[in-house]
This record gives sequence, C-alpha cells and structure tokens, in this order.
Amino acid sequence: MTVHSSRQRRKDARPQELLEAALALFVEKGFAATRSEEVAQRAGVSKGTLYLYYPSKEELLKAVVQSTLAVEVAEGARLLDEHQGTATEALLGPLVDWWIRVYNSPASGVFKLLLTEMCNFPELAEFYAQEVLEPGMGVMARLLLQGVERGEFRPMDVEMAVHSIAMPFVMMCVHKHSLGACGFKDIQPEVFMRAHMQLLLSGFQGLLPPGGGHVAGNKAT
Amino acid sequence: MTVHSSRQRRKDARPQELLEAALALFVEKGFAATRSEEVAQRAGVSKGTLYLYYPSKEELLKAVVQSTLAVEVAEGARLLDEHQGTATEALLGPLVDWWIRVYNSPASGVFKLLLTEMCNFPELAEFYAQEVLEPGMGVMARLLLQGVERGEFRPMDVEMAVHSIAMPFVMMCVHKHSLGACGFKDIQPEVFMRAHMQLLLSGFQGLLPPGGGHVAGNKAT
Amino acid sequence: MTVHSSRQRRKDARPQELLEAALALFVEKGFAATRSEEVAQRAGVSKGTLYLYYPSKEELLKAVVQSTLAVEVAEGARLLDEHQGTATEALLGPLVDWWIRVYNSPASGVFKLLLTEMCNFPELAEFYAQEVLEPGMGVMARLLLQGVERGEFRPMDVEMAVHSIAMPFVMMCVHKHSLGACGFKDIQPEVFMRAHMQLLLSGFQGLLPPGGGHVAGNKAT
Amino acid sequence: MTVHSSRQRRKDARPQELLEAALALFVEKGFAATRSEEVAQRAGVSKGTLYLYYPSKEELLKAVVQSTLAVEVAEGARLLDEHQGTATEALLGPLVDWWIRVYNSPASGVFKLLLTEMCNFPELAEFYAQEVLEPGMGVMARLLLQGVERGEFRPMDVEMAVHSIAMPFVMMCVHKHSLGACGFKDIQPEVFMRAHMQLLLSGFQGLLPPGGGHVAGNKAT
DNA sequence: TATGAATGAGCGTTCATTCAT
DNA sequence: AATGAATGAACGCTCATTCAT
Repeated sequence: MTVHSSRQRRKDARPQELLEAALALFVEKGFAATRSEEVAQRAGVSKGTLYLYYPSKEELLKAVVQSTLAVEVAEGARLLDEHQGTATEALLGPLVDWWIRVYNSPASGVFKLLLTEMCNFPELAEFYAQEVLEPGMGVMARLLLQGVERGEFRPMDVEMAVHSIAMPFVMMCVHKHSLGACGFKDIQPEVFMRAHMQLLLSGFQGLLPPGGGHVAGNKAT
Repeated sequence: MTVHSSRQRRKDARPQELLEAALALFVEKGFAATRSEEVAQRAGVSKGTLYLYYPSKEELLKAVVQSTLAVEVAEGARLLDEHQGTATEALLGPLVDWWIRVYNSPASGVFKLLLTEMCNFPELAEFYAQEVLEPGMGVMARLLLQGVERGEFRPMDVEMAVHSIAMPFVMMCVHKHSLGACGFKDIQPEVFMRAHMQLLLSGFQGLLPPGGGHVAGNKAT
Repeated sequence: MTVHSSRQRRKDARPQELLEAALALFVEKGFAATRSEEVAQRAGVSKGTLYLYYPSKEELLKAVVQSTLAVEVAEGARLLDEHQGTATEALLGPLVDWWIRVYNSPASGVFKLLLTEMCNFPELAEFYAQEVLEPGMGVMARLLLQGVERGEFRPMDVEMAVHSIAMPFVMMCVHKHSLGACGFKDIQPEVFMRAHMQLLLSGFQGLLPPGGGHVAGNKAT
Repeated sequence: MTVHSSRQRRKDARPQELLEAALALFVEKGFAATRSEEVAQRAGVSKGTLYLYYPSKEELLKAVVQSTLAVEVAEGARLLDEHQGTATEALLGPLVDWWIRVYNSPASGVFKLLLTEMCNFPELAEFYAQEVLEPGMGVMARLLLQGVERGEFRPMDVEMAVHSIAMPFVMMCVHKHSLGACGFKDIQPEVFMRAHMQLLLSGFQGLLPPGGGHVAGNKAT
C-alpha cells in the first residue's frame, strides 16, 4: 500500500532535481566556481537540504557525472550492437542519431565537466575511462571492424579511425557548453555530424592504394 | 653599454615566469581551484610580487591565454599562407606539423583552459573567437578552397570540412591535459593526426558522386 | 481499572528515557558537542519527539541536571540527618556510603556537566549553589559540628573541613567521567573514599596542640 | 644583526597572545562553545590571522593545554625535588606554595578544560596522564615516602594519600573557573590549602593503631 | 622592488528548531 | 502523539588582495 503524500513525492524527486541543477551549474561555471547554495537554490531548496541528499559537494559531482553519462552510453551501445544492416548504414544512421541525442541531452555537458575535473578527481578519470570511453569506443570499433570484414571498407587502423569519428563529436558537445553558451553561433550539430560521417565513410571506402599513405599502427586484417 | 645584473635579468623575466607558472597550474587544476600563492611559489616569487605584475588573478588569466595562444596562431597562419605547393601537400605537411607543434607546446593547455573559463569570462570567448578561431579556421578554409579550385578535391562544404580537420586536433590538445594528465596512456598525437588527415584527404578526393551524400549546407563552388 | 497499553507505558517513560540519554551524552561529549538528534536516537525516538517533551536543548540540559542531582542530594541529606550514633560512625559509614552511591549513580556525571556548563548557564550555577552545595555542605557541617561538640573531634574550622571531605569526593566523580572514561585505570572509589575519610578522621581527632597549626578562619567553638 | 620592526615584534608575540586568548575562552565557555573568531578578536587580530599560527581550532586547543600546564608542572616538580628539609616542611611549604601558584596562574583553568575535553580528544588524555599526572603524583609520592622512611609519618598507602592531597587542590582550580567564575564567593584558596594540608599532616602523624583502620592497598614499608 | 603578515568576505558544512503529514 | 524533511543561521576555515616594512 503505497501512500504518497505531496511531501513524499517531493522527497522522491529531490535527488534528480538536485542532480539536474548541479549539472547545469557545474557545466556552466565549473565545479570549483559553483557554490553549493546556488545548486540548492536552482533546485528550489535551501542550502541545508542539499546535504540531506548528498554528503558533500564532491559526492554530488560524482553522482552528477555517473548518473548522467552512464545511462546514455549504455543505451547507445546496446542500440548499436543490436543494429541489423551494413556498417555503413549503422554509422550514418543509428550512430549519428545516438550522438545527436547525446548532444541534445544534458549528457553533452558532462563531457566538458569531465575534461576539466578529471585531474582534480581521479575517480572521475577512472569512471570516464571504464564506463564511457571503453564501451563507447568499443562499440564503434566493432562496427568498423565489421565493415572491414564485410568488404565495405578498406583495411584501416580501427583505433585511429574510431578517434576520427568520436573526437569531433565529443568536441561538438564541449563546444556547445563553452563557445556555444557564450552566445556565439554554434555549428549546426546535425549538419556537421552527418557531413563529417559522410566524409569519413568516403575515406573508409576510398581507393587510395592501401599502404600508400602515412597510416601507421596495427591494421585490421 | 647597458649593464644587466642577474637581478635585472630576473626582473625582466618575471612576467614570463609568472605566466608559465600560471598556465601550468590553471590548466592542471582549473582557474578557480588554483590559489594565486601557488602560482607565485611556482614562479619562485612571493605572493605580493605577483600583484606587482598583474593586478588580479583574473587579469593574470587573460594574460596567460592571450600571450600563449596568440603567438602560436599568428605564426602558424603565416607559415601556411606562405606555403607553396598543392593543397594536399600543405594539409599533410605544414598543417599537421603546425598542429603537432601546438600539441607539444604549452599552447595545447590553453584550449582546455579556454573551454572551461570562456563562460565565466566573456572576454576570453571574444578573444578565442576573434584571435584564434577566426584566423585559424580562415587559413584552413583558404587551403581547402584552393584545393577545390585547383581540382585536387571535389566540391565540399568548406566550413564543415574545416571542423572535420580542426575539432579532433583541438580535442587531442584537450585530452593531453585531462585524461592524459591522469596517467592514462594517451593516443600518439603524431600518428593520429597524420592518419586522420590522410583519411580526410581520402574523403576530399573520393569519387563518390557529388551530391549523392547527406552533405548539406552551402557548398563551395 | 486503568488500562495501560505498551504504547502508553512507553509514552509515560519517554521523559525519563530522554533525560537518561541526554545525561549520558552531555556528560561524555559536553553540552555543545552533543547533537540533539543523537539524544533522540539514543532514547529511541525521532528528533521531533524530543521537542514534544523539552522545548529546547537548553531546557533539556536544565531538566537533566535538576532531575538527576536533586533526588540524590535530598535523599542523602535526609539519611544522614536521621542517623543515630557518633559523628565518627556517621562519617565513616553512611556518609561514605552515600558518596559511593552517588559515584556509582548517573548523578556522578552531573558534577562534570555542571562544572563545565555553569558559566554558560547561570541558572545552573544558581541551582548547584542552592540545591546541591548548600544542603550537601550543610549536612556534613552539622555532622562535624556535632562531633566537635561531643568531644569526638578537636575544634576545627568546620567549613574548611567540609571542603576537605567533599572536594576529593566530587573530584572522584568528575574523574570517573573524564580520565576514567578514556580507558585509563581509575582509582578504586571505595578504597580511596574510605582511606581518605579515615585519614581525615585521624586528623580531626589528632592530638596536635590546637592553635599550633596554620589553620586560619572562623573556628567552630 | 637582529632588526626588529614593530611588525616583527607583533608577529613574535602573536602565538602567545593567541594562546592566552584561547585559554581564557576555552576555559570559560568550553572548547565547542567558543568560536574561533572570538579567540582572534580577543587576541586583537582577525579571524584569518589565527589560522596563520595554528592550523585548526583543535590544534590550538592542544597547544593551549600543553604550553600552559607543562611549564607549571615541570618547574614545580623540580622545585620540590630540590627541597632540603623534612617531608613535613616540604608539604606545608613548597608544595602548598606550588599549588597556590598554579591556582593563581592560567594553568588552573587548564584543569577544567582538560577534564571536559579529554573524552573528545584522546590526545589530551594521553598528555594529561603522562605529562601532568605522572610527574605531579610522582613528586608528591616521593615526598610522602621520604616522610615515612624518616619516621615523620606512620606507614600509609602512599598512592591514596597522594590523591588525598591532590584531588582537593585540583578541585579548587576547577571551582575557581566554574562556580567561582559565576560570581559566587569562592573558598579562599590559601586558607583552605594550608588547612587541608595541616589536617592531612595531622592524619599522617596520627597515633591510630596502624592497621586498625579501613585503609587498604599496598602500604609503604 | 620584494616581501609576507594581515585582512575579511566568502564558502562548505552542521545542526537546533519547525511543521506538514 | 510521532515523524523526519526542510530550513537557515552560524561556524570552521580559505584565499584573493592589501600594505607596512
């Protein structure tokens, strides 16, 4: 018998409300420059209430990062792994869709936050490497490998190629919350992401004599 | 005959030493999390001395950013504009060399710093847009345009293509000072930059029927 | 026929349970360093409930002090005043027994508590002077006076002698809750109290020429 | 060549000034109830300055306790050990003088402070046991033992006798800063201390048949 | 010029107290 | 009556900045 008073409902929603407020402020101003009272105010509660839910500002940061990115990454990876069809289709379709969703979600800000706070909180670096980079890069690497194996793409250094895909996309997310947040006209994310992917695909399929370039590192068979 | 005592030499070098110390710390820990006394200590002077050269921590930040990046950008742009030869050669050679130099220089850290502090100090955003982005993107855009005009590359949305080049390179710089500074093995910058450039070139030259892709936006003639 | 549900019984016992919890914590950690929630928890109720019984932490302190010591003092004084026999017997027997009972009771902690909180809450000083010191010293003074009048003891400064009796005993109580509570082996209270009393009695009866010492102040006739 | 600017002189005096301010307040109101800003104000400096000299309120407490009592104890013990003459003379003379000096010095307050803060800061208990109790009790025990060996006193349980001497004296110190600080007329310390000592001496010399009392524990030969 | 002692506004966190349920 | 979520004043401590030397 679950009786939810309005009080109880507020209480249940608090952690999420606080996380959202904290995320917005941490991303905008940085962790150190954000006062915990600001977070509380933005979540519509008093300073003390924040500490009923998170034991310290630092724990709040960790919760923000982990709760926001983990979901997005896990879901995206699952979707891509389940995809049926050619690697080319997957890259141009679901992969870009995923990145666009990430770009439009609060998770995009977490990239900015992580890049800057990693050095101060090694736990975040650990989290990023294991829970974001590893699975995210992994799923993209599998797609490329598949494409090579199926003859869609010429042989390539998959790890480098993954970076060629991911880095601009991560950068887009970061830019959204730096220059973009300063009122400067941002690049249109969808347009750029699809154009960039198209360009890379064109390169993956290109007829340049394999081995004729400067490409180094371990090639996929 | 001007006599420079060692003291005089120290004095003349102070501003630069302070800038270097500040840059290293701001990049590592963030602006807000760096104490001005730390900066002074690292530069080998006392807290008070710092304020003889820079009137506030914020002014120090601005000086750091402007003095570090401006040089790098101006020089790179000049080098590229003076380059004789095909666009392909320029992109694979001097352009990548330039980025590698930036990556290895203290300027790489300024990207990280700018991304995070732009929102807090709009003056920095202004600087970045006008003094870094505009000339940097500009010189790359001119190269690509040249390549298209000379028939080296198929027609393309130059602005998007510039982003495809620059974003991963900027991201490399940022990574160097975030994950890379946390002890995680970084991507080998030279290897990746050349591989990425190669891949993009392959795309620029690709034989895909123009207009057959998803590429949108204003095309270069 | 009054029916007391277990709940009703709990409710009636609440104030006492709260007082006991508060006493233990106030004595151990001090008033200021004890959180009111701790008191509530230790009494097995919620924070809010504490405030149904005591309007503030300060009132709780007063209640603790007054309820604990007053009983002990009143009873002890009554017992001693009713005592039949020589003063020597009374001092060695019922008086020491009383102090031992106090030492072993929670009241012993109140001495420590009072000594430290008196300055902050003058009401407590008032209470201590009037309800503890005055009757306690009084009953001991009457005993000594009796002893002198009956020729058991040589003439003495009764007020001083009372202090010679009471101060070590109070100190024992305080020590129990300071050094004793830190795990240091405490003096055996019974052994010391009887030895001390014995020693003093020996002094009271001593054959030193009266007036030959440094004893000053108003002598008992 | 020691040049002492007024600034330097202030700086050298600060630690002591802060210790004195802290001692007075900690003794009066208790450690937890004293705000660090109060301490600073009383020492005539700002909040921040306090932290230039002591890294935390807790460290300040330790410094207060150790700097104040240690000196007093060491000096007193030395004086007593050097004393020439009978034990009786030593007890009535230098010993009581010592205690009177302690009573009149700031060290008296430290007893109150220690008794209440020992439980919260075990380091203080350790200090008290090793640096105060042990040497203080020791020097008194040696005196009594000497008195017994020389035939001045009858055999006695020296440890208990030491407590009979010390406990009221410590209690006097504590009272000075509790009831005494509340405006209640205090016992005259000199009068009481000499009277008490006289009374005990009378007991030590007393003709009661040895072994006829309740005295227990290890007797001195 | 260079120093570093001093300041005090500001922030993270706690906790006595309140009050809707 | 009992709860415990919420509050906000208060406190410990920090650090950018100043200024006497």
